[in-house]
Amino acid sequence: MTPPRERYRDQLEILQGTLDMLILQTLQWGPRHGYALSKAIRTQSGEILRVDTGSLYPALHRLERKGWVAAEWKSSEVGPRLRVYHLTRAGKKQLLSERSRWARLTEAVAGILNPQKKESES
Amino acid sequence: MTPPRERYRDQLEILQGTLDMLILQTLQWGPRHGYALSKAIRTQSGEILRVDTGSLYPALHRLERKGWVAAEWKSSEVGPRLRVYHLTRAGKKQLLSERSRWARLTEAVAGILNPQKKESES
DNA sequence: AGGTGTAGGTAGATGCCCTACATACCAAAT
DNA sequence: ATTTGGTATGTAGGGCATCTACCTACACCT
Repeated sequence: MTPPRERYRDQLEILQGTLDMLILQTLQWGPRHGYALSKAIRTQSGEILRVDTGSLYPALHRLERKGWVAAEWKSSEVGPRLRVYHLTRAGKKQLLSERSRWARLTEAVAGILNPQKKESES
Repeated sequence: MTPPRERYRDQLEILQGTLDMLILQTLQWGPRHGYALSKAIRTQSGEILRVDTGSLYPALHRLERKGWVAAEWKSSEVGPRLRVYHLTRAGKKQLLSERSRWARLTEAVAGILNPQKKESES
């Protein structure tokens, strides 16, 4: 048994290229550590968007490398250590840019999905 | 000089995973050949979504392999030969499925981008 | 003869996201 | 007491869609 790698990518949970924006946006509400971030995204999206750890942590490292987030270790006296991320100034700018790209693209896709044939009737 | 592969993927034109849906949707208006398809998508999206041939033709072959579109060669007496694609029954079903996934995901993303904090006020 | 637009196509690279696995700590259940 | 389960961070390897860059071929115009 144990179907080997069945059903990969039939239905991706997250649209490729949007995870960074989701993380940046969530961090704008305030600093958070990775695990809390993933739960926030899951909750705020109504349990639709589920971020796997194998996507989350590489994404955070990526964002850190690009200077859009910064992080500090916080060794809480109870429980495992936390790495708390916060938006940088560049990150806020990037978030705006990605939001506008998202708006542009979803509008464009909507233009395909629900076309209106008339160019008159402003 | 000749900067080797500069600026790849700073801003993708098309969200990964949506091209198939765009093609299927466009084919629902009627059979088209590849090149016309790419122009239709470009036009209908207000010049936002630009489909490169290196994405388009592999996508069409992919869709054909999956049985969502079918095609015939049409050797027009004037100009180069055309490969005209049309939606299959399975393709129409697939289109509905991808549209619903798109709606679900964009709603979820909107939930992140524009959150409302109250759960009262049904 | 060369340029432009139409039309179809491939090769190679990039890199995001996924599955699967690993570690470590802690609390509660058996 | 040990096992389960939740929290928390992480890596390894793979799939695959899209992009850049290139190719052929035909027709028309200059």
